[in-house]
Amino acid sequence: MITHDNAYFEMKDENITKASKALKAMGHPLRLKILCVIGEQELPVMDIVKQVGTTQSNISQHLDILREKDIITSRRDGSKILCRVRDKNLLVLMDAMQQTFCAVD
Amino acid sequence: MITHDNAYFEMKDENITKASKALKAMGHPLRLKILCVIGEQELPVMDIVKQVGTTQSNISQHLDILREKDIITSRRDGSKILCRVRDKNLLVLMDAMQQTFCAVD
DNA sequence: TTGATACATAATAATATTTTTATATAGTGA
DNA sequence: TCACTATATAAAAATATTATTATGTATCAA
Repeated sequence: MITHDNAYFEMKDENITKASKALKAMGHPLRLKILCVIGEQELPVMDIVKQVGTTQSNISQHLDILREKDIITSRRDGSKILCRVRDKNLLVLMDAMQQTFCAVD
Repeated sequence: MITHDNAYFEMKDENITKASKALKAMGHPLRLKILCVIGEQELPVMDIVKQVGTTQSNISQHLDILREKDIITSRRDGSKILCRVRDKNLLVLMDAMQQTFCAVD
């Protein structure tokens, strides 16, 4: 449940650090698009490449960044690497972003 | 109401751009801390400087960035400039972040 | 074992961000 | 006006990020 009754947001510096790293990782148009494309699925890298639309190398490097920051995980399945968003909470966050930035108003 | 029944997140490129800019703006530890410190309040720059803890110049430049990206607004009140978070939705987003990154589990 | 597909890595050049230091401007009260 | 407080701006150095190009490695199927 999301509640908020303080005037300010209490966050320990440690959490500020964690959160800002995650936001930074999501704060790049290609990486955000990657996350949107993956959503709740588990997708091979090449599918991501095709849907996002840049070079395979570029996607691979951005996936690395998302992995380093613990935003996504991946596992090998045969010749493919399947990627998915690590944390259900991040999907919630993305929902909130959709509400915020894709407002229908 | 937040709902999510697609496997992926549909976001127009235009919204991806907007959202990633906002995330990028929030994705710096000092700027995120600034936002947490402000919260729902309206705070003079010097209060922010004191609570965040870096130079006045540095804060001023980060505030500029937050203003440029439409994350905060500010108005003059006598000799002070009062800052606040522009959009209620952003506070919701910050709540979601708090849930995500400050999990009590 | 060869060739094809899927993905990763390295190096580098271009560009952007961040912090610092110094200085400028605006308001306020004496 | 003067000194003081609050805030902004400029310039430069340090550092980080990004895209590109080329190449490397793993898997698979024939």
